[in-house]
Amino acid sequence: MANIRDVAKHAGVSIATVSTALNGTGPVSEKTARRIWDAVEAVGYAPNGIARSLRLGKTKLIGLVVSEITNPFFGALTLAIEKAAHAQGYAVIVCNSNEDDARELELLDLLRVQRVAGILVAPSGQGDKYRDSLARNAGAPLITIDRHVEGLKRDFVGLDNRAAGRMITEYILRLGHRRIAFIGGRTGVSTSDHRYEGYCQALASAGLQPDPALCLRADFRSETAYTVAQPLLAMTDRPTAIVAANNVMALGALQAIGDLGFRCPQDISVAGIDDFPWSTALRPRLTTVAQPIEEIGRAAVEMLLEHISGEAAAPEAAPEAARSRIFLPTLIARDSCAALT
Amino acid sequence: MANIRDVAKHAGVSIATVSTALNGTGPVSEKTARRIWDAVEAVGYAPNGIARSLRLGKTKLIGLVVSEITNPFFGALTLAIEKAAHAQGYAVIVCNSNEDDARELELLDLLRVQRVAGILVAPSGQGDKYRDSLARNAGAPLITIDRHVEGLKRDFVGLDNRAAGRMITEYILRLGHRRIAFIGGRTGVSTSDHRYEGYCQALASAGLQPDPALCLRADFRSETAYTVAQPLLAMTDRPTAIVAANNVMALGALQAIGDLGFRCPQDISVAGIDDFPWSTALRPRLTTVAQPIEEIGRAAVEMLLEHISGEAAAPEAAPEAARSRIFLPTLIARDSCAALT
DNA sequence: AGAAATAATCTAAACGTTTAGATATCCAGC
DNA sequence: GCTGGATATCTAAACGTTTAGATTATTTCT
Repeated sequence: MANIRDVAKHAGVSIATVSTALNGTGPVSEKTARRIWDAVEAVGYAPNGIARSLRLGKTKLIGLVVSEITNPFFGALTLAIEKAAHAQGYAVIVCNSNEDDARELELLDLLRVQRVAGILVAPSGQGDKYRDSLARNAGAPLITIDRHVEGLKRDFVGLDNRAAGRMITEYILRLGHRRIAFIGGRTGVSTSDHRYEGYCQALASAGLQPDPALCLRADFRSETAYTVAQPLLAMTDRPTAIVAANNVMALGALQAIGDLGFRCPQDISVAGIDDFPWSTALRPRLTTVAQPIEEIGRAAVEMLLEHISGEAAAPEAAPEAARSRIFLPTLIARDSCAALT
Repeated sequence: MANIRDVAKHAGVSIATVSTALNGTGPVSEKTARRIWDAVEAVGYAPNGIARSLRLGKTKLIGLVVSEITNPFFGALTLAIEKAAHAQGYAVIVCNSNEDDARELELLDLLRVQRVAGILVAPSGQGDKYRDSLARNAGAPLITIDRHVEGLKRDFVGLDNRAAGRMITEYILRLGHRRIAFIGGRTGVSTSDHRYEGYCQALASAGLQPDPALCLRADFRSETAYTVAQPLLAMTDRPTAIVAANNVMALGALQAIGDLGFRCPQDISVAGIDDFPWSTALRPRLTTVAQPIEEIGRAAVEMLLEHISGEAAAPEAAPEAARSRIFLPTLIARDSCAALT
């Protein structure tokens, strides 16, 4: 593949001149410039980003680690991030940790070797050891998205998950429900924990206690939610509504309801958190609280680029300066929750 | 960030020795090796992939261009590809062309600048000009996935889409339907065109002609399918079944059916192509033909790596040697298609 | 003990850029 | 015809690796 030397030779100038001409980083006479561009065309030159990165000491790559890219939420988030990054001339290396913290740390190593300019990660681990590994990851600025890890001094962009849990639960309470089940994700993951807290807060405001028998845990996946929902539905005093801590778990619950011969929302109401892109196509149309995914993605990239360009203080320098950008969810009432008559 | 020189200094050896020790590419005495590894630990060294790539003249990056990453099919495909690539030590740069061919060519340029080792692309353009731009993309081996572009001498991995269209249509015919509508994607895109051909073949085998009034075009998106399905359902001699050329368009059709007060499958049957990860959670459970996505992703990476390692002939050298790996779909009969009584 | 063979380590160049600083070219003003 | 100041171009070093080939240390054999 042609390099800058070939262009220089073809145009009869030095490589320095080619570089300045192509990057517009200094004065080049009209006619040499033209000769150079012609030469570029003639030899089929495309600059070598690798060499440039080495010389400049920085790449135009952003690493993104999500826990489950087939989840529509992460799909949409990936899209938003990719879009925002490209607008700034950055490409995105997408990695899937599959909810596995060891795998995630491996991926971070990989990104470190690639010398990405910055890293966006939806963390899937927990515990002190894990937090330290995350914090130790030097080299590139790293900010967490979607899931907040307690005590980690890094910037964070995500949703107010307590508000999300509260909003959806309050809505269901307003419909007259009192026995409301909760299907959470993995304990220790902020999205799940905070949504659960919100659920409890809403119950408390209504003078209710969460019933442990109605508070279940799955692992964010549809199949698991399906499995845990079945005994729930087999109870004699089964709940009249189910809140699922994410979108695909709501689908799992919905499936269990159908398979056990119940109807939603007539027999039991279901609500999820995180909207689906095509949620209006489902029957019943799922009632959820939606995240402003596009904005979250944009904000994450924006924040990361501030660190990359050095505008923001490095968190290891000023640990207390770690910032958060928390977005508010919006309730979307559709058909899957009915008023209790 | 620490470099190989720091390690060498710390261990009291030359950088050449560090390199050979770390890569195991030559003999290093037991005790220097230990000193070197200790030094790596001490200075916190991670090799600079950029410098290595420059020296070696090749990267460990694969570029992936999909047309719509939020489509669950592409989400799952991305996952499979990412998995297979990581297993071989490659990272994946994911790009979203948004069904826009100009954007796609830009992205290919970007990947070219990054000097990716190879490129997988689900092409979204058509026409001679487009095909030539794709073919001209030199530098890295490129193979097309999912969508085949006619006349392009590149390897291809994807589904037998004619078989898919045929299978699903034959199934519906077997259920007794005769007025079967087809909602396609963009004309000129092989997945849509071939599925349509399969639909026609199945009709022909049953002695039927495709009715132009029942053959509609959308653009692979749910909303558009919803829009075009509405007039279809308003017809007095409306079809008794709808085949959608992909999964999300099937959902769009389903939504239109619901919104117009019909029931699926009692009033009208619907079938899609491409399965959903959580399709069993939908009501009615969608009847589809499914692709072996995992295998397709694996095969694509495998094929690409053969080109990268030089085992496979470069298509520009032996244009006639362009290979195809075509997978067969499997019919999954669920609840969204009912027998016509 | 000395030569020969082997094992371990080193020096230096190369990959393709960018850029600081040197040099050459041009023109205006005297 | 010079000087001085732009303006345009060039030379050479640097980024952090890998690796061919040279050199040195160690062992083995006679």
